[in-house]
Amino acid sequence: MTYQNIKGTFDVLPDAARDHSSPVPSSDEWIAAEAKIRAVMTAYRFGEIRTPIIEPTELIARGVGELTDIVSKEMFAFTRGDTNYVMRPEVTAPVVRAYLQHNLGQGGPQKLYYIGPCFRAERPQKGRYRQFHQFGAEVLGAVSPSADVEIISLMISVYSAMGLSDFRLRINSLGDESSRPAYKAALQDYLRPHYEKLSETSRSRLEANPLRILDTKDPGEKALLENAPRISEFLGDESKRHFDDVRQMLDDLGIAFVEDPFLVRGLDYYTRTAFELESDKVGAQSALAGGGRYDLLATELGAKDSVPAVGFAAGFERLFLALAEEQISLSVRKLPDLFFVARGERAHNWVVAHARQLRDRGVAVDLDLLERSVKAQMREANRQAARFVAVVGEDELLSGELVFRNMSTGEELQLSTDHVVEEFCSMAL
RNA sequence: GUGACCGUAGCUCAGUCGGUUAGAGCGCCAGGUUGUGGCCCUGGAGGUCGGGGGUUCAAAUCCCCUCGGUCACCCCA
Repeated sequence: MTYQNIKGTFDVLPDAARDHSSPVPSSDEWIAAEAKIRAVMTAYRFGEIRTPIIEPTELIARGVGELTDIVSKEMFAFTRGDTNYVMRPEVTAPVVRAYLQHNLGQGGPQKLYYIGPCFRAERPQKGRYRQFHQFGAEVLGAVSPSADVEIISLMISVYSAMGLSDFRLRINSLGDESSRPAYKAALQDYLRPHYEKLSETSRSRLEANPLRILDTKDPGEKALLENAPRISEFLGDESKRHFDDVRQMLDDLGIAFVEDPFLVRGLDYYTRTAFELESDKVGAQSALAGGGRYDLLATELGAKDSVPAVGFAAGFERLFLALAEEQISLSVRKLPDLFFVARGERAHNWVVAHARQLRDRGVAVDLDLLERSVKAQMREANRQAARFVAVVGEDELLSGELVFRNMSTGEELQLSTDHVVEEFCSMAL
């Protein structure tokens, strides 16, 4: 073993080369998944944005939040000269950066989607990698609850388009600047008397970021939180109406959801609507996708005017786990239309030239590159499940007739060497 | 970052109490068929037993370290 991929990363191989015992899907499956995602995004009229993999560390630190786990301990960051770079751990902050940088707000609300890798220095486990892959969408410049619903609807549509049904939408409202401070204080007041019962991490969060305590998995803390004040009781009129509207519209669309007053998200920038799509069949990482509204992020990043925005992010690795659980295969295996078997150098030259002509017309043609025996070439054609095989040797070049065998039926037919390209195209395409 | 379990051929795995030449199935290559796939038969290639150190007459096997993998915690996609 010379070198191998870095911990928490993986190679994506074509279906034919893939080790089928590996949990990593083939590139054919990735391509198929991405195509389905793009089709849904396009139908919802979202346009693709591609931002760099590396961003200024400051952008992520400010945008995602210094106190988050992502920024405090999971960034792949480095310095060159006097610039600090980070491998992006998520894409929302970069999208907002691009929106502000290019003044995209001038053109009205922007509907953007992205597909690409992200990086977090966590210990890998099922459904979690150090280089992982996200797709997501953002609506920027729209305050209306319709934008929240547009995003949630889009997200659900993607999973439905995949053929998935075993998931659950959880939603909550985290309030806004007017309601959150009061709720924070109330929660702190409630928890302080129970300080002794709190875990170490929860204790440190009590003052810095008490909302994060809400999503604890600790049974004792969960029980304690049962009687804690609920944020819904603290929502201002506007946030309350916003949340009501979102729920009403989801109902109208027939999108099922459950309210979860303990749903908070680990990133600092969320306000009002927060949601998560979860599956209970993908191991400990049950969150397939998540998102919410983040009306404060743009100003946090230095914008003069606030930019109301809402979005979701989803993990490819978890999507594939869910697909495997529901035994859904996306990949459409592309088989060769024709395998040319060549015998001898003159025949090989003929085959190379005619394979090229066919390929230029979109026919999938393969041929032997190892100067193997006819038998070995036939075996290769069979292995690849080629639809047709034609053997080309001196005899065929002299007679001007080629035999094309249908490999599944065994039927054979003759085509003239002078017109193979046209005739095969009309037959096979 | 913490914990548990696991590293033997390309893949899945066997290998007894430490014992002399490390095996099987699948896959791959070749031949049986001097130019015809799948099935069958025969043969072949392929291993620093993850790496390093130690104990021992002797280590895949025991001990230490290290690297890697898996799952979980934390947290998130």
